[in-house]
Amino acid sequence: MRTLSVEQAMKASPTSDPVRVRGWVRTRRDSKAGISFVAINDGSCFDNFQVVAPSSLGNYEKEVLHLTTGCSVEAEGVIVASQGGGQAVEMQASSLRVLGWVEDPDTYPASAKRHTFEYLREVAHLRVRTNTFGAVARVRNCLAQAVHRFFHERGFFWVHTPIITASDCEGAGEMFRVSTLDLMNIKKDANKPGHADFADDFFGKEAFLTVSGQLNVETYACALSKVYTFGPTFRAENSNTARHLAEFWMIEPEIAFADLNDDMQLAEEFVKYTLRAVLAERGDDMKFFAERIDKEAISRLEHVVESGFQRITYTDAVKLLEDAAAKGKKWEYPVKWGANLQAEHERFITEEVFKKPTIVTDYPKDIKAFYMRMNEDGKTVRAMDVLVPGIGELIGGSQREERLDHLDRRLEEMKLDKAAYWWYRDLRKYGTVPHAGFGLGFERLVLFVTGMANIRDVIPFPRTPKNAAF
RNA sequence: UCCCCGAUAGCUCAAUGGUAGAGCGAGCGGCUGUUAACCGCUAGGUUCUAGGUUCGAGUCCUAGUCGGGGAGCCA
Repeated sequence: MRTLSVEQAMKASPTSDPVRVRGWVRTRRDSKAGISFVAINDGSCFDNFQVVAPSSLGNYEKEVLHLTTGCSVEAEGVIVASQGGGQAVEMQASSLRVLGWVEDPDTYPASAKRHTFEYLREVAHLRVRTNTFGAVARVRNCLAQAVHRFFHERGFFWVHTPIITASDCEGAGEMFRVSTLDLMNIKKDANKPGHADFADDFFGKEAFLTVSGQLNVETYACALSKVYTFGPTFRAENSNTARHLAEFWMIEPEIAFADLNDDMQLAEEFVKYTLRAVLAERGDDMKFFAERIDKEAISRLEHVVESGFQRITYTDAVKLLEDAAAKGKKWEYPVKWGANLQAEHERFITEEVFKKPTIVTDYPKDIKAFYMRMNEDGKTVRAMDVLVPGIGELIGGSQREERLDHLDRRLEEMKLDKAAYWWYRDLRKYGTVPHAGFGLGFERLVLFVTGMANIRDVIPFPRTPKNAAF
């Protein structure tokens, strides 16, 4: 007997050959005409498959009539055209075996009623059985597959940059320490009072979880030309927002022989490609998001795919914001050249002015990282942020400073230890090339695509300050 | 980390300082090729934790924990 996934069964044509379907019960409806309708779902697609269980089944009274949401079952029977209106086909069951009961239906956390996402986070091991989290999981997978396909089709190589890093040159972000030292009994460094002696630690020096694979992947770009990373990233920042995680997945392409324009074009093509993939492959889940989560879930993606990304320099963006203020727009934070754009400013630009993803370029050097390429004006750098409606910053990228003398000047200005960057500086000594890249927070892409409101609900087991459950 | 708000039945929420309720879910029954099913009955509570005020605290005060909204940091 063939075993079909729910997805396959939904698409099967009526046949006289019995088949087998397995899954978890979503709902059971009884008819005194002597049948029960059992909707089962195995996660293979959004929809449930209707199994029609006649009272002639040997276990009908004892088992079928007691099935509740969450029970696991194995049904066998023929696929027939459905007499009801909710589905094209259904199974006329000749057997419905219960694999696992729900011990106490009264307290089953994912019962057949509406639950808040906040509550479901507390039962993250079961929330994926709900419509919403099943859909998120499938869309997330679709996006991840599309990421690799996009790069593979364009000749990029996936580079596995390290998770653990002993280099202290990854920049500003707070890092998680990786250590095997006994925290109850720390040996102090004789030469640095108040500091631990890391000579005895596993790596013989301080080590951390990576906050970015960029510096490492630049080395591969300067040999393989087109590369990207896609892996977990860690930030120990005490960020408590719907857009931040302590552990998240980041995609970081890096291209050699390329400038910021190439970088922006790559970013735009990349985002559009992944959106197209979701629209093409996950229509069932996207329909659900549009109906229940965010009315514009589908139309927003179609709009982005069809229209270009807006491009504007930081300087022009500041002018635009100042003009808006002159026309009566009230800013909680004043707009001033040289200062970071506030969330309210970014939202205004992307949600109210352009109403589409917007790339802001050429930021003042003092609010950006040391490795970004200096412009001719000596004041701005070749940086870009891709801002999207509803999310804010989806992508941050730049053309990298490939000129050693310029790079050294920036390291000195920012009081960074040049020696620590010896291998990064080597790239500029030995056959340096213009290159560029960006970082995209994968969960923010999932947020944007699904219309979900909180980043904790688009990753299976979110890690945030004070929360590493499951 | 800062500002604001919240925590009561399995879940979502009510309850003037004075006997803690409803809807959903669950159990039982009725009805029906059902599909957010519908109708009836039943069960279900350490009101987040620790102190305090009061004759009396779910309600007021203090501290803490956790959650939400906004901000910062960023992806």
